Amino acid sequence: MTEKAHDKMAARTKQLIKETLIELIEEKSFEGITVKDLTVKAGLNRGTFYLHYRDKYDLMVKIQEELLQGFLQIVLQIDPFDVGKYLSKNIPYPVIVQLFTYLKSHSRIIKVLLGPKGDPAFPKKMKEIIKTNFFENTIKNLITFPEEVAIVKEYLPAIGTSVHFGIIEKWLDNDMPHSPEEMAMMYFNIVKFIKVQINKINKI
Amino acid sequence: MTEKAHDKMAARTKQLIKETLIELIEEKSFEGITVKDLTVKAGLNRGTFYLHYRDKYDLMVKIQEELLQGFLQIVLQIDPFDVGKYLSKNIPYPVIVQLFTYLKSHSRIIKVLLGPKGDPAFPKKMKEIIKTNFFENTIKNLITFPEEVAIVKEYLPAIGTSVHFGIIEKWLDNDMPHSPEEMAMMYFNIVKFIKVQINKINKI
DNA sequence: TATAAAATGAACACCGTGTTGACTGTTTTT
DNA sequence: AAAAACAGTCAACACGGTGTTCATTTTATA
Repeated sequence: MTEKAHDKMAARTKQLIKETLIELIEEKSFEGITVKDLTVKAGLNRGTFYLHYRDKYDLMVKIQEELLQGFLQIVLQIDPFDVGKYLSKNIPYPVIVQLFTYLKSHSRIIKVLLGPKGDPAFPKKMKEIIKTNFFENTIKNLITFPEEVAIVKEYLPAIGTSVHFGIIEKWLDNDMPHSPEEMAMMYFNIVKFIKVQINKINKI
Repeated sequence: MTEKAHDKMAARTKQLIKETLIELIEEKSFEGITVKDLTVKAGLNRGTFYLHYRDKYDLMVKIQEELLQGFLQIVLQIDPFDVGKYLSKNIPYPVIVQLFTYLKSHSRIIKVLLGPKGDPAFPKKMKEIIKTNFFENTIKNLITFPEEVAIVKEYLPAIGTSVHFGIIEKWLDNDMPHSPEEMAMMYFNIVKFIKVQINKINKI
């Protein structure tokens, strides 16, 4: 298979381009980066870039897709039943640990994308995944608000998602001072705390 | 005063430039907009733009500063004492109503700035104002978490800010189906709900 | 109507873009 | 060992937006 050798060569170049972009984006904003900058830093010919990507936006899209795909794959493993099981056992749910581990291992690029010089579409995409695949399978079923705060119900997914996202964002911002296990436990503690309160309320 | 007349002329042009940017940014991403686009659409000479702004980023900064200044001015009026007072009276706190009214009246540009084609630095700035001037004066004093969830405490400001921000974001996203008064009441209901639960917890 | 500042219009050099075509390098197949 | 196949290189190209300039025209008041 002749192709394979060349594929690997191309794959290495692509990887180099991706990594160089990440390095550059830590220095200046994505918009301030030119294809010229990138190829000079990578030690590649500018033409080589166009062999693999249409433009810098195409490259950015590919990087994000890879990242979000990995994120989604983990989140999809969340099982509402298991959540309850581990919750009662008081040990961190492995999938959530895996989630924080994944975020940590890709923290450089994620921090940049979520940061002030990042891509505003990226947090939106992350939130969307969190909303439809994370929030729905964890906290959502545990919360029932009293009727008198009816409007709140409508805003619950948005609030829930925002909280999930806020925790992740803060953790990354602070350069992940806690381990994925600790984060998973903290997350559970929050869920539990809310659950306990809801139960107390409902009993009265 | 001869100057004043010209100042007004310049002010009108500046306003025109700002409004045209907002219109354009609703069509395509900020980065995709050129000064040429903007001035053509505004019916101005390209040179005129440079008479008032250094480049399009300078224009963007000025627009955001104006917006955040107005937001901050309202948030600064929040008085923790009044919050408690209105909370017990069960009527919406006027400052919070004013806040939602302000957001509504500038919703077009705010939505764009918070959107996927917006400026990632903008939500960060809004959250910062919310955290140091909104959260600190409202919910914060009402929440005391039990010791066993110590780490949670560290994340409380981030979570609180997320809740505030999430509500605002969702409301704007949905094109503000509820009035500022309703939103203020909903906000209070959430605060109350949390407070009630915290009190119950602490009594046990 | 005189005047002072704002807005215009045209020209300018500059720089990054994306594309092209001829080339060089590397790896595997025959 | 030669050649096939494709990655990467290099230089050149037209294109388009940038930011600046300067002379000229328009605008709004005193």
